[in-house]
Amino acid sequence: MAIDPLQLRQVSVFQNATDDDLQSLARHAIERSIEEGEFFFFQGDPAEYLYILVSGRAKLMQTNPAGQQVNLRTINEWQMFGALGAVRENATYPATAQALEHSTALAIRSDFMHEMMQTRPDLSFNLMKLMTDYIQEMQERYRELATEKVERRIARSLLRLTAQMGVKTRDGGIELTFTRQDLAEMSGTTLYTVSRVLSEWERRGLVEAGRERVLIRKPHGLVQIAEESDQ
Amino acid sequence: MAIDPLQLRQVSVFQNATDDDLQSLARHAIERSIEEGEFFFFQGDPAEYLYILVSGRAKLMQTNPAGQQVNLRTINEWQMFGALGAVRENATYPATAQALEHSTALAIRSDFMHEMMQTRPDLSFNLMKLMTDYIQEMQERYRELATEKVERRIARSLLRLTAQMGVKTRDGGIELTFTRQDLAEMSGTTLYTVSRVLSEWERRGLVEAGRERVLIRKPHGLVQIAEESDQ
DNA sequence: CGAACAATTGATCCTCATCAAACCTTGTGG
DNA sequence: CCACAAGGTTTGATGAGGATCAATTGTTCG
Repeated sequence: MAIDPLQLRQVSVFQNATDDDLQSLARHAIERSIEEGEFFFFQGDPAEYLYILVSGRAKLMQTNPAGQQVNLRTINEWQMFGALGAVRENATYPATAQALEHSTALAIRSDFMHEMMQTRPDLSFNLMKLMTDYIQEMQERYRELATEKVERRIARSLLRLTAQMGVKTRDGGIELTFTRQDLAEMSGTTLYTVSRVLSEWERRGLVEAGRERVLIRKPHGLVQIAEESDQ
Repeated sequence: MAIDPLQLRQVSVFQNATDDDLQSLARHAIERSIEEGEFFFFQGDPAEYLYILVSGRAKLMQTNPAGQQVNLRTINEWQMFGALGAVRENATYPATAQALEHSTALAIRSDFMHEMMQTRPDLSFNLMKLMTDYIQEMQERYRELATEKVERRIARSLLRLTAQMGVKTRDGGIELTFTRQDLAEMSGTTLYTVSRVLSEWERRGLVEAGRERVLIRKPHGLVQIAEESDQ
């Protein structure tokens, strides 16, 4: 049932933690299992816990007053999310975390983590590395959204997903699992446009598209679209 | 010429540093003065130094292969920038820092800061707070860019600028200094569209527009535009 | 005064969002 | 095992929102 504490070393923030620390963390963790479509937390909730996804898949998203959504990132196994509460007092989550499939996560009290970091500089540095990575990704995506055309943005989203969660099939393709709507929210467009673009790519033999599924046949072709000069 | 070390306490990251630490930092800092339009560093340069702006004003921006730019943030006095080198080894700056007017900054070696943080958890926490703030702002702006119309984005950019660097005039207006191009790069649009929107707002009495200058007459009107439901 | 640069404004065009309708795919229950 | 419901996907038609281009008009400064 409970998790082997040493498994926690797979979490990048804990990669160089002591066994003792891992065990202490595990003792303080609460296991939460939720179904597809349910939520770990909502934008605006007090950030009392940080989470580590143990199994399943989730997404972080933001909603505007009108209810439109954007996907900020997808969360895979052994990734940490909702960690900003460990940094600032009385913080609220700036985004909503929703399970994409049946998922279970460990919840650790933010103040516990906060205390632990006080005396373990490595922990802080690892968390900062995570943050700087994320900042860089967001800056890039922001620039893309501001300056690049849709087709290219979709190509980039697919490539990012490939790196994060692509599964190689035995015939050399790369399989990804998500809906057109998901991909649209990642690329800042609509599901209609995503559908059209994927159809066009399928015609060109770059990908195969199915229900909640895209199989990438020629990654290089996507790279070309993502990179090619604006002509 | 050189700066009083205790002035460094105005930098949020150093707010609870000891006097000794501030003096040590000041001793290791190099002062760099540059003219309007020149650069502290370029995207892709090795991130060997972090900077603290002592006087003037600068902007952080990203450029895509085609040369189009987006403004990530503007930097005011006593703000730190280019700090990610203190977190990760062999990092390169993910953005370019350009002076908007004659500016001087203190440059501190990234590895010196890195070492200092090892034994001063407060420093790390303060830096992490800065990072989480910035992450939240970028997430918001990303969502805006993805879901909101131009006029509203421009309104929000103006409001953000107001908070960051607005100067109250004696007759109750708020004065901001930048070109249409700057504002366009902040809002993810073109200088033409910015010009049109400002003209329209001027007609409605919300702002007065001049060369490299906008005077906000009715901040509340801008808030309304920024907030009003999508109808 | 003239050059350089910032801003305005009109005309045009193109990319995408939006709306509507039909089509697939998957899972469920009779 | 089939029928049907639900949700995902496709595709066409249409139009709006801005980008782009071009020409002109300020403004500032040497």
